[in-house]
Amino acid sequence: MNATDAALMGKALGDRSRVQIVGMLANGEMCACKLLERFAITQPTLSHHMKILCASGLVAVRRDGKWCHYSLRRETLEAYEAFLAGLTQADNGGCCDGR
Amino acid sequence: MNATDAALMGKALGDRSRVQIVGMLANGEMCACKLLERFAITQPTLSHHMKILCASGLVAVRRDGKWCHYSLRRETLEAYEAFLAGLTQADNGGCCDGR
DNA sequence: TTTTCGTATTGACATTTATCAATGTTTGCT
DNA sequence: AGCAAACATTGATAAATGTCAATACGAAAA
Repeated sequence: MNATDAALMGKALGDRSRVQIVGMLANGEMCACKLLERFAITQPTLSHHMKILCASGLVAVRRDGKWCHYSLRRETLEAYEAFLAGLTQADNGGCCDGR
Repeated sequence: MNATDAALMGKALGDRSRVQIVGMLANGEMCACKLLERFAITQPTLSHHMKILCASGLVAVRRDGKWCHYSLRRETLEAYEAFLAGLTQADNGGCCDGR
């Protein structure tokens, strides 16, 4: 992961609702309608957030008939955590692209 | 740290230049003029980024005469890492506010 | 006391973002 | 076929964001 990818992760996690959605998905797969019940947002807005989370690689979708089951992709979140941990190291090279 | 704070961290780290700045500061204090040398942005833009990083708590400033020395606040970054690690846990409560 | 240097602020602008209402699409049921 | 449910897409709008040129501010130097 480089600085560009990390910035995309930051953007994906730069919204309160999306942070909460990621937290909920840590408990297991959840369909959009269940997620929607827990937020004071409309269905199109949730759909928009899910699109961003999927595009970032933080969330995966499994379609089952009419339902969309979303799940957390821990690998991606852990990769971002690892990147941040590496940033703290003094030997990160100053610039984190191209590594 | 709750979801609202985490979203602010995400926003602060949601820009490529700011991610790179944080990486550079991991090597130690750096003054604004040194940072400016390494980016293709103007001085006001850098100043704007530094303001956001300071407001987020990720960076501290030390003023010395005309110079501003910026440094990484590892505690803040580590608190964010800890929050993300906690999100991965299934027992995070679904919603991460109020913890 | 001017002048210069390092940094911050202001104002402007284009782009992105979050949000909703309305509509479209696909699937399952009757 | 017709209808309802789950989700996506479109279009619109207000707010936030990144960026720069111009200007202001504070400290040091001349």
